[in-house]
Amino acid sequence: MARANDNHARIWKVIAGIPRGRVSTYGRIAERAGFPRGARLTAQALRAAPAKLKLPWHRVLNAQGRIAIPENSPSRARQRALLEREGVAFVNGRVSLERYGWQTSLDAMLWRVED
DNA sequence: GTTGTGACGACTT
DNA sequence: AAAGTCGCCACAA
Repeated sequence: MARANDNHARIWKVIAGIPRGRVSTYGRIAERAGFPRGARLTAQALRAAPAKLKLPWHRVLNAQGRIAIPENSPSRARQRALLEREGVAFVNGRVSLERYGWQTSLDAMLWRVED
C-alpha cells in the first residue's frame, strides 16, 4: 500500500517538470501523476510541499487558468508576479491555457500541438 | 472509525 | 451564466 506521502511525492515530481514560462492545472498534474480525478490531491501535495524541493509551485493554476490561492493569502500576489516575470500574461485575472498550458510530448503526438 | 473541509474539476440543472 | 452534486485524497477534530 502506498502511503500518503508517496502520492504527494508523485505529484511533486510532475510539478517539478513544468517548464519555465508555462503553466499546468491541478487536474492535469494529478492525471499525469496517476490520479485521474485527483485534482484535490495536487492541492494537498502543494500545501504540504517542503520549500527545500524548490518546486515551480507558481506554475500551477486551476482549470480556468486562474490562481487558486485564497484572496487573503499574500502568496496569491506573489504567484502572479512570478508568472509575469516568466512572461505569462494575465488577462482579466486569467491566463490563457491555450497559449501557456504545458503540453507533454505524448500530448503533442496525439493532438498535434506544440510541445 | 466517522465527519467535515479544501490551493479542484467534470457534469448536471 | 450560476449553482448544485458527486468523485477524489489527505488531514484535522
